[in-house]
Amino acid sequence: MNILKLLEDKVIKALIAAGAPEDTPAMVRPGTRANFGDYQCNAVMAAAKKMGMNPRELAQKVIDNLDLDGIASKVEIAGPGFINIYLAPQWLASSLQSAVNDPRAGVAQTGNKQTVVVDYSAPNVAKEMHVGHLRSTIIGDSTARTLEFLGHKVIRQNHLGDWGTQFGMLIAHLEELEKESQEAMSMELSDLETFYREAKKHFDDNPDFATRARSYVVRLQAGDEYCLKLWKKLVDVTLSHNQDTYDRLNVSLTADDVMGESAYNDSLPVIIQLLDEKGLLSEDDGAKVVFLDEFKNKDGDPMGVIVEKSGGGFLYTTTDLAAIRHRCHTLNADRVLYYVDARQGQHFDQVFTIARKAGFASEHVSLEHHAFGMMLGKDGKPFKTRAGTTIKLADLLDEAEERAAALIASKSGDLSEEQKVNVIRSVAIGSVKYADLSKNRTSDYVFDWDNMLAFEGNTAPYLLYAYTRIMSIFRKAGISESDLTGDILIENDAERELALQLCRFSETIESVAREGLPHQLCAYLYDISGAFMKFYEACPVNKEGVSEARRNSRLQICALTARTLKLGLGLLGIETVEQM
RNA sequence: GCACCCGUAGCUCAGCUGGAUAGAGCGCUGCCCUCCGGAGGCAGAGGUCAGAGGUUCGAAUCCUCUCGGGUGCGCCA
Repeated sequence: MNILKLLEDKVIKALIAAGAPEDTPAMVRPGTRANFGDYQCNAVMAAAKKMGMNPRELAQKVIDNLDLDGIASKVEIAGPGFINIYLAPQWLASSLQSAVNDPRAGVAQTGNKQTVVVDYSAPNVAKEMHVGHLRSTIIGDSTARTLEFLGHKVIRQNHLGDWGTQFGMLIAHLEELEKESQEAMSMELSDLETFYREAKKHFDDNPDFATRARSYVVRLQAGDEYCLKLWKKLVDVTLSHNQDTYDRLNVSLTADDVMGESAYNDSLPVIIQLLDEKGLLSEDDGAKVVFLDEFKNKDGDPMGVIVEKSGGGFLYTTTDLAAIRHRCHTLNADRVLYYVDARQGQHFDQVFTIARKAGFASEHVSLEHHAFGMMLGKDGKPFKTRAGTTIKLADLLDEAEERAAALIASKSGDLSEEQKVNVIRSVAIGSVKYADLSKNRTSDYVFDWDNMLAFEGNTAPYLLYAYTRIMSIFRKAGISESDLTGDILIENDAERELALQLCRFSETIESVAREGLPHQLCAYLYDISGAFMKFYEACPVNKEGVSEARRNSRLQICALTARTLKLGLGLLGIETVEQM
């Protein structure tokens, strides 16, 4: 159950009954302080202002009309006109009970099922995935999982960078390697970074090679079989590298989700034609351009966006337009989410604007660029290694596993070899992902090995540890999670705080699905874990002298905590372990 | 030149779209295992929310300006 929504509905009814306009926002929030209630309503002050009323008088009228029978034990006016709501213990207990009995921990499926296209990861062919790809990949993946959990139809789209002028150079280089020997070729392809660098060097140093490379681009785009075969080889090798990384990262992308730039190649002329039919197209310096009044160029005139180069050839704006059309018309998307870094902000503004004007996306479709900031070094400058290169994702994960292995060797008790492998992976991958997921995606963030691979405090291992402690309680109790009985008793502050937090799972998930901000889920799971750690200190379960009824109640609270953590971590793409 | 993003504790970050006394983790100082697992808990020190104006019952949050950092601005993607 979404308590926040329930209270908002009740408050809105009361506000309207008290004479407030129908569009008054309910402004219900979790209480900011213990003595301000479990939830507080902040709507009255602003509403009273508009209505020309005394806020405390309006607050009283709202309370008079507020039907929280059985839900709240106390509703009070505070300060200038806050309404503080205290949930009734019995109601809280019964809400908790229904969540305990629900495999989904109280999160209902959506009543408004949408088709949501999530565009994320988008690595490039013939390039190794590096740390810069992490954010798009795991934030997009987490949002996709969250939307799916709520019952939406999610279509993942990996907009692979598999097309463009650089492919002439890459194909020509591959051709030479192939002529040299099979071994030389497979060796160089095992490290795509080297392959790309060598190709570029070749292109810059050798004019004959450069000429051939240029001719290959033309041939490739015209559908030449020989060039396509070499191109396909590069795509396949890259996809196989990437899939290893996705599997290792526990990212849900598969080969089926790949919808690269090349897939839109044939529809690009159609896009141009449609733009022309809509009267959006102009010629400028031989290029085909869409002028937009919404954007100004350097001279203050409407900005032109080139969709076809002079002499032919399309640009990534054209491809993105084709992608939008496909997503809206063929995939029937209600929402399209783009997990692409913030530097593309203006590009997407333009693409979305053109797509609306051209009718590629109807007004009912929500096009959302879920931008994220750049990865910076400790010096605050764009992140690079000392050698000026980026860090490969695979290397980061190797380092994470080494550190996790060392930690487990020093801290863990008797685990089987198989368990150790699982724990190392879970801790290492979880830490890396959590370090990134727990930050608000909208701002730039600083990459630092030690922060990213920390295992204490607000990190994945803290959440995993809380989970293993619960598992340990159940092992000790000799009871399975499915074998719980009795009423839930909420008897002290630690229990109450944990209970209240557990009831907020639903509102958190729905917010993440709406905003595409998984860091809210991280913060929530951290709160749950913290509340559980306090509960753990204050509320023994298996100890001598704990009554049967109390023990049964606490076991149920433990069970729901464990389930919430497992589900929540699952939505972040982090796997729990039974022991660590 | 124009446009967008950012500036919160020594460091890394939250702050739920304008709410009450700005919160965490790391680091620092002290405590707490005759144990449901110390990868933990409790307490403490640490803030002019870059700065200055403004809007109003109320501003870290909205507006203007200044300073500092990042990014993007027609034939790459």
